[in-house]
Amino acid sequence: MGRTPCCDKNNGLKKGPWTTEEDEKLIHYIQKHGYGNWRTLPKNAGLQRCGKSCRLRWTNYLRPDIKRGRFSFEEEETIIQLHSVLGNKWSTIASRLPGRTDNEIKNYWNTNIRKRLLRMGIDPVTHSPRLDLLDLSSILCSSLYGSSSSQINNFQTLLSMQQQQPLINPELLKLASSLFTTSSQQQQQQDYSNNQPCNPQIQNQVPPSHFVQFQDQIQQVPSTNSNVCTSVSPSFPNHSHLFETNVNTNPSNFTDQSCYNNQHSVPDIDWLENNGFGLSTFKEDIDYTPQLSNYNQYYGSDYNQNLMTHQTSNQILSTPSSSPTPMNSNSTCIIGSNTEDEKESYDSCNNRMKFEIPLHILDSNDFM
DNA sequence: AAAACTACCAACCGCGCGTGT
DNA sequence: GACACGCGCGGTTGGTAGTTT
Repeated sequence: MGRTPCCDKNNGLKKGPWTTEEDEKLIHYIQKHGYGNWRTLPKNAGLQRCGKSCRLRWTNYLRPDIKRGRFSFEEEETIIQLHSVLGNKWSTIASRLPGRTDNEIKNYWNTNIRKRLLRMGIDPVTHSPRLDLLDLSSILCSSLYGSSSSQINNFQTLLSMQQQQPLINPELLKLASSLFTTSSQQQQQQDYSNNQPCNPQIQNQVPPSHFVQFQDQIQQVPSTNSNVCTSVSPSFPNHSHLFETNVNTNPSNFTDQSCYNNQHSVPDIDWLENNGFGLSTFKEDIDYTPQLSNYNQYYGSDYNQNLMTHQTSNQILSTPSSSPTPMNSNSTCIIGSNTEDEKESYDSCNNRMKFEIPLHILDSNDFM
């Protein structure tokens, strides 16, 4: 037996855009009686609408606390960060943005942010670079099935060329370099992956607990290929190119699996907050500070200017350049020569990876 | 000026979950 | 446990406004 429809399609109920009169009726009724029991509400309010339509109209448009107008810089930033963790959990994202509805955020994502990411060559679902835009197939194969010396040499040549004259999106190159990890690291990662949800999208939504745990593992594994070390944080493999990750938290704090949302296998923000890991705390402990270079691509130079003005603001989530902390080596990448320099400080390591974004790879639309 | 195209967003639809019986 | 119901969520559609050709 199927579900009974919320509203009979043949009983003359009105559909389509709401009129001012209908809006007024709905507002007046809710102000007087409150909302609840949406099924009977339209009849009581004298509306020829189904309850579902009334609820939607109220929650998405008529509610007094609805915020109208363009999304602010902070709001957009929050949406991107939350989406990278939660995926299409629009209602959850909306709950973190006062005055914004899930529908509004969803629309904004689909019409603005998503397209911008696509233009940048970033998969808006996984937040990872779209490798189909770059011929890295051989690199990927070698990373997965073992690298031949010639392949390594070719890749090193590519890196060398890139340093002299940037040819491709440095973030894509960074990802490629990260895939050039040693087999032992691959094995470690494989072992780790076996404990992850099967859904690759869900894998991108693993809470930081796994990240911290794996950090501990990987620190113990010396790279046999000294030219290239991994920069991909295992638990956020597809986000590390967007957010430098400073981990200062106690790993044990995140090992409780109850931090997952049972329904969706994503981090449960309520759980995090109830256990002292609200997003604000999150920001303090784990700094998902997007790399400036990435946001250069997101928003152009104005964005960086914007970042500077937000450095001191007290926001729920991290602002891209708000972290004065040097980047942690665990999430950064060393690409350089075979010299003792490889052992130099994290800062030097970071500097090597901080390519200036060549203007020719930026879409002018990214500045819009 | 008009047609074609694009962007935006309100609204609809189907499904799944929680709850009560 | 099975079923009915109410509700909310996420994906999609369709209308409209703006822009380009």
